[in-house]
Amino acid sequence: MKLVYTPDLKSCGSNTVWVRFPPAALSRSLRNKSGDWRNWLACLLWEQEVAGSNPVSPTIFMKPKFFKTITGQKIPLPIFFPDATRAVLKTLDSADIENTKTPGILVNTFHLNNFPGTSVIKEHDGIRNFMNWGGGVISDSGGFQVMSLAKTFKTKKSPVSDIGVNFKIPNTNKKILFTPKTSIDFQMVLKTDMVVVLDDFTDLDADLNKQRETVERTILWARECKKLFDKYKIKNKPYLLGVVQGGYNLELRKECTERLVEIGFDGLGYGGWPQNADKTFNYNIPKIIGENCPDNYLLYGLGVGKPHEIVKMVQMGWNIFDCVLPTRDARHKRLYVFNAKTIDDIDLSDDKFYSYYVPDKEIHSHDLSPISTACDCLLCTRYDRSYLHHLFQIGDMTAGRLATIHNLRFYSLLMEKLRPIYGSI
RNA sequence: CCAGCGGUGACCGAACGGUUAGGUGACAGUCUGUAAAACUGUUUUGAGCAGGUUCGACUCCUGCCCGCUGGA
Repeated sequence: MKLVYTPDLKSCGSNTVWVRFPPAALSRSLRNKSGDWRNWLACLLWEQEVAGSNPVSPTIFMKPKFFKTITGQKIPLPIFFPDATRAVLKTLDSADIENTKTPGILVNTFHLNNFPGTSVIKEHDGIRNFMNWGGGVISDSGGFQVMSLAKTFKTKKSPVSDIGVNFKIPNTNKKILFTPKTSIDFQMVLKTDMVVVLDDFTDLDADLNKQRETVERTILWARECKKLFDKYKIKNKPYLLGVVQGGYNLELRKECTERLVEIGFDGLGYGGWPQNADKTFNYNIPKIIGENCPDNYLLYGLGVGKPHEIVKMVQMGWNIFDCVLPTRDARHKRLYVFNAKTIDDIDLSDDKFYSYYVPDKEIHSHDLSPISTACDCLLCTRYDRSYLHHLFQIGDMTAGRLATIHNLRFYSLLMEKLRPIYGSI
């Protein structure tokens, strides 16, 4: 028996078992059987074949799930949207993004509310026209900035209260009060496909009282955001995402999940820091969130993650991701490459399916081979290692652009490989 | 040929009569809802050559070599 990972159904021969990922609920129940549910399913099908029963039972065949944009597009899940925080994917323009087969992007409410502000976006009737971007768009609420900006610039008094957050915008004297209403209203101006509620969080290892405080505030704001969101009576409404907080504490995470579900959203996000203090990824939290929310919910790992982390979370039923890693790493001279020789040979069940490539090492200065043969991006199809080495050495911006294009194609390929869902024919 | 200026680690480049900056490069790391094309380590005790003065010279003096500039 052969398992084929392909998004193209037509390419599957009649003797091939091809497999689709089940929706979250099925994924969860399969996973509970034993370790990797993919292996479990493979074993099941194999046993059926050996026993002489029809191994091509269509029972596990599931309809693919889609992320629907307000413009009517249907993007198959799971998806990874890179971060265009300030309405630009650093070093790229919208045409470049499109060419990497990236289906959508994430923009940031807080940063765009500061610059350029409401009026210009309104004149464009939303962020899509402003950027001339045709794909999907999710707007982050600004909750992360509560943590990374307000809390890292330590002030005597906490900038966060139940009303909202007092920000002093970095490098300016401008001060603003950022509230759930500011966030929702501006996200509606942005006209994105998914609106994220404003949340509050702290370090994962903060004490329980502190964690509980941020959870309470997160729920308070979520309820407020939901109420404000419901007031908008428009035709193509975006998704509304609640964000689960609670640090390491699984009970708190569970409680937060349940109380958010009670309020009612289209999906839930894994908020806070996805890693433990020792930098290892914390899978227990997405597990408990997934187990405690309805099956039809979209599950969004905010700021997740490294390629292997995404693979694991997809297996757990999570289907939306965003992260700065591919774009930032590209500028910082870290490229992601599949270990396979060709795109067809990419095997995500292998734990070490990718590695890093550091382009500015001297060893590459005379290497005439492409960065990766398992990639069809602009960089890999048109230039070789010595040229990229040269571009990074002289510090030319083109190096950042080509590297970013490559890393984005790596992530879009990764998601393509994850997309086929378990089933059988 | 004469005069002036100069010669500092793989490269660039300061200061200083006593414990020699810094940068680049090289090597090894970090980055997870982006104040980051950033940051953190590690890396050669190195002064054109030969002498001299001095307790002590990369620093002051002499000669030679080399380079640049100007003059014959």
